[in-house]
Amino acid sequence: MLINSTLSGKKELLLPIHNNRVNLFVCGPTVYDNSHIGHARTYIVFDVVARYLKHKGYSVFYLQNVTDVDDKIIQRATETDASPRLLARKFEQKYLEDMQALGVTNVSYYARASEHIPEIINQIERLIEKGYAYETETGVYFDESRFHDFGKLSHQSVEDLEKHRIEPDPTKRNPGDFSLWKKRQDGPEVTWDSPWGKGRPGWHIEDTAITENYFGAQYDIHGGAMDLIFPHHEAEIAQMEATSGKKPLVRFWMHTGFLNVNGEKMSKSLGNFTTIRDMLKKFDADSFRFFVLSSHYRSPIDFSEDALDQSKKSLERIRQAAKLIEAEIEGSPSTADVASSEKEANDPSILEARARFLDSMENDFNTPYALRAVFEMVRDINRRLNEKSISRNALIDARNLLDEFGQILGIGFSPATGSRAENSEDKTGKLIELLIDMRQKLREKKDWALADEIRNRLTEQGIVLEDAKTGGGKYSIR
RNA sequence: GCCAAGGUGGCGGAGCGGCUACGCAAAUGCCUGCAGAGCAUUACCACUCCGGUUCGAAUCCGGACCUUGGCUCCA
Repeated sequence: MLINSTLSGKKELLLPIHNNRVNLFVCGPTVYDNSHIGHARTYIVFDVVARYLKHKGYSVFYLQNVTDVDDKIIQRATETDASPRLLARKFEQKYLEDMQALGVTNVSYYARASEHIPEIINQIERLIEKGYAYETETGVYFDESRFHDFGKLSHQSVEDLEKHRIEPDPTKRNPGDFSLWKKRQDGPEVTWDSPWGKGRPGWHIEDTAITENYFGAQYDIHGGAMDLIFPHHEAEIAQMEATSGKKPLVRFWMHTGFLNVNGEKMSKSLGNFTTIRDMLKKFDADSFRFFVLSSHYRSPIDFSEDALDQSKKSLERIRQAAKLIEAEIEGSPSTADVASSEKEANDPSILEARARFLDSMENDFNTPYALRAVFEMVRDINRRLNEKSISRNALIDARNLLDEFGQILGIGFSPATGSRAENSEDKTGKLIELLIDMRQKLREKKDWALADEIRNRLTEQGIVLEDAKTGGGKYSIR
């Protein structure tokens, strides 16, 4: 399959370093606050990347770091008079809950920075030995002038990078040198002993220490959002390629586009963010996943409630078709053709839908194009259901295919809500069903006046009835 | 200033040399006691601008313009 590489700017063929194994690393959160839906976009995208690679038969190890030692955590802890460690744990827990709620379930291992301090120190020592890093009164820095590939990922020259907005630490040799170890003591929980005295790691070093520990000096895919290209990922390349002498650090750098609001990047510093929790109060996770996957992962997307509403409706279309398919399968009792349903799918239209979907995913995870295949299949099935020109076998194949698609995208396409059986757990549900049954008897007697009155008065109570042809029907509580 | 990503129908959003997606919204029809929901069909021939290459360009090559982002906090 083809994956776009930020390094080359081109799509390249995925050939894993270790046979069938794909090592995937994605930059995780800095746990000092609730995550917002911009983060959610990135993590949903890489969840689908992992799902698809697994579906292809690769053994995927998906590693994610958790930055639990950081200036912002310390700052927030100081402001709120909290312990930095407990603050980090609290937001890490909330992050994991958010991911669970979004169906982001394919991370194999979360690695905390604070639990990899020995690996970090070890890597810094090797960088100093090789002459790529030096110590000053304030810390240990990477000497950018020694690493000639610096800037290759962000396509900038070292001279371009001389410009800076933040006043550099005066002890550094070059303004572009970045911190590996900070000689700071901000409290016992965020201070460790090192050959350079007490302190804590710089921002970039944890990722390469962690990936080297689990993957070695080189691995297959590194993901993150575009804002990490510089300086973060550039620094990772410098650190690891300098340490190991092996290039490239990763085969594929994959970067997701931003989630914008009114054309502006959503970010904590701008204050225009919606947390995942708040979003999920208004929309279900599947609608949000659908919204995210409706655009290509590298394109910017503009978040709005209208856009989410539209995604919800689009998803409903697929689910509605799944309902019709299911009802038709249930409704047509097993006949002679059931025996042959064991066979592989052979309906040409369904085979084509599957091929198109998978081809789209093969081409740099083109989920919008893959969704097109889903819609085209849905329309075709609907039409044939109307014409009663589809076999039970084909319907079963279609159902299975929708399940397969749903599995890859992490979206439930199968009908799940609002059925009478599910709502009949409680007494209210039973009472409503009783009314529906009574009303159905009235309808059979063609007592439309009374039947309509029952429906209207239930609607007033927020209970919306949807009659079905055969009677019964469904209801939903608003 | 340098680097990057974009600019496509009413809206969202693919395509990236010919077959001009897909979805939402719209119109018509079907279904229905009615309503809702649903389904089908149809219409919409759109690609920021200016040059060029080509039999043919949204797509390739020049050159503008605009938007957003990065340039040591960021998914």
